[in-house]
Amino acid sequence: MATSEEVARLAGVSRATVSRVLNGSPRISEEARRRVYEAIEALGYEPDIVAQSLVRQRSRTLALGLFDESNGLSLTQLGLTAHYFYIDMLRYIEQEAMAQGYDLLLPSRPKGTYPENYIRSLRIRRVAGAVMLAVGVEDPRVHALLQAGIPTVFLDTMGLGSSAVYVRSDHLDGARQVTEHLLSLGHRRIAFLPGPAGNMVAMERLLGGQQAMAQAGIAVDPGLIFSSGWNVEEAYQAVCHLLEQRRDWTALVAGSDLMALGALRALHERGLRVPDDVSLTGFDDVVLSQYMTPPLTTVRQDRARMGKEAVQRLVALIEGKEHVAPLIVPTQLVVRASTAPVRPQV
Amino acid sequence: MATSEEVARLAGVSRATVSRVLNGSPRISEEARRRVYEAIEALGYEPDIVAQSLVRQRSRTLALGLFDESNGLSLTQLGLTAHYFYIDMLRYIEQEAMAQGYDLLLPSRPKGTYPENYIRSLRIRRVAGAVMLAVGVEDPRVHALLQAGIPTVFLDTMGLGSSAVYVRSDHLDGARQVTEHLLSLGHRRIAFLPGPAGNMVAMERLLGGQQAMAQAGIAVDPGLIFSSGWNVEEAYQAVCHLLEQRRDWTALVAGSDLMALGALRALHERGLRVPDDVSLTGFDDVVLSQYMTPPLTTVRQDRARMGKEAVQRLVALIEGKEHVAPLIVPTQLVVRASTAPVRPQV
DNA sequence: CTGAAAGCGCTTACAG
DNA sequence: CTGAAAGCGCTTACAG
Repeated sequence: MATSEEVARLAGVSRATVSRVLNGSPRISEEARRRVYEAIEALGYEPDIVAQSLVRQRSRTLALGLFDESNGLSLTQLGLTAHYFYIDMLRYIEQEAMAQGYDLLLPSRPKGTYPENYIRSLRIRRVAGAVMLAVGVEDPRVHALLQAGIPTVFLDTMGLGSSAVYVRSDHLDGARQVTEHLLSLGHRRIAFLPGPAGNMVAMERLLGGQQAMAQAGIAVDPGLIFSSGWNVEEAYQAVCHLLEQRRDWTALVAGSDLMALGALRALHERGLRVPDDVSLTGFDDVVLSQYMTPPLTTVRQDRARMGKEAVQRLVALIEGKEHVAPLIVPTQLVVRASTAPVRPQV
Repeated sequence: MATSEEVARLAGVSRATVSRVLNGSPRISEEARRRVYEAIEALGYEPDIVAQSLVRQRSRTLALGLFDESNGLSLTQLGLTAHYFYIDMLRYIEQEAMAQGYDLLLPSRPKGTYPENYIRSLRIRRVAGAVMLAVGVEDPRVHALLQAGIPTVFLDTMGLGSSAVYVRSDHLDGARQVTEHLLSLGHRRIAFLPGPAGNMVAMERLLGGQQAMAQAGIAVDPGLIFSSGWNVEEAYQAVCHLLEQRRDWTALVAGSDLMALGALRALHERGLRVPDDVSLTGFDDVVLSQYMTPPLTTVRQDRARMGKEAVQRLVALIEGKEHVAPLIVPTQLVVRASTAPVRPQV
């Protein structure tokens, strides 16, 4: 690997000049610029990123913090069905990071006491900022990041501070839309499986459903609200449980597409047909939802916009911009074949 | 952030001594060691990783190269159904990388001519090595990495050199197992949908099936071999196509679980029931396969072992070990409900 | 066993 | 406009 020293020598200038040319310094003679570029070309030179990071006191690297650390490593959780939605968002984060010239880093897990060491691990790597995806508000990193003043963008989590913003979907409105859709099909006795109890996102998705029901003058039956983890398995079991207790409902609003998949299996096992006997809806619009049998009616989250805007906001924070505003991204109902008009009472 | 300078001052020693203590140098007095550790503790010191990387001429970072660059960025492809299998393997790669104290890096995409710039981008970041997952042999990075002598481990791709090894599944044997299973159920007219034409892995999976058939004294009908991309959609279409032409087969061996999902949909649309009318098998054993309707008979790849051994081998290469051997990991048949004895001829 | 010094490859005031 | 020098925070021969 050539160094700036060699480039300077070949171009007949100093290392300072080479550096200035590369960093777009204003006062450089055309002659010098030309010679430097020729030398760079001839030597195939590219500045050492590590050396740059050291002297600039900051790398062009964004730390990726995915999911709750308490539940294990980042990528580890990517494989959990509970997180399928985020797999797809990562691509947009990567895309925009690349566009802005930032590397993405999964820092080796720090040992020892948690929040302090996490911050320190980012500091000693000189990361420019952090993208936190689907970490719970109670995750110790949230507070630590806000406190440390490390530029951070939170996805879904509502972290906010002088150096942090969030980007999230309008979960409530999405839930309202899908519930209104069911109401318009004549469903009145609707069961809800919004997600984990106490989880903010699950709560909003439930609330949206309740609002739609209220607007139609219908009260949600508390006995038809079940909570479970975000994954297939727990949703499956929750629906099995529900089915053992009651069958007097005609539609089920699941908190995610993968939960709907679990529900689908439970319904299927009991000989209930979707949408003939029960209408079923999901949330997220993961790729798979159109390959379920039947294809799933769901709510699309605009991952592309979320990922892109998240990185753009993070870069703004890194560059010291003020008043970087959080963003709520609209959601959209996607009607497929898992919902149908309620059957006339027999 | 405290520096080694401050630690040295507080401990009353030189920076050299601080460094030696931290790097486990043999000849250090107990007294010095103790004082240094006290100072480290008091200041919450941890060495600057960037500075270390610069002076050591190598970072503790592994570059992650996922999938074919020609088709876009890395994480971008993670969301493609064709790659669902790898999502799960990443976790084991991460796990072992962390265990060995390495960060994982997704380098910002280099612009310009391809193979040279890719190598350069790794060099200027001083990455210690590279994990290449599911890149095609024709991917320009493969040859460039081998040539450049950067420690590399290839997953699936059979890259091999003085500084590179590979780890892959025994695809052939897996395909043989699953085909033998179908044969033992009485199936004789078996259709194969192994994957993309010309793809090495797809070829092995087909070959395994053919071998099993041959051993049973049955020739594979060339008209029952169809190729398609690894994703749900293309598999779906290939099977639609197949169904339009012929229905004289009783089992379908798909090249992956997601392809089986596409097949399932095609079969379902034509009113064919699995496994009553057609037995169907997949490959990979992704999480979802047990949630398909019916749960899928498939071949399990040992991702845990693959990911772990891959990183261990890479670290061995980085540390200059010689004779690091490639690894073929055994595969295993997993029987679920999508296969059944062939129905007596009507 | 330990310190002073050099050096990793850059950038950036400071002069001129 | 441009160069010499200092410095980013470490590590590692070289002496002693």
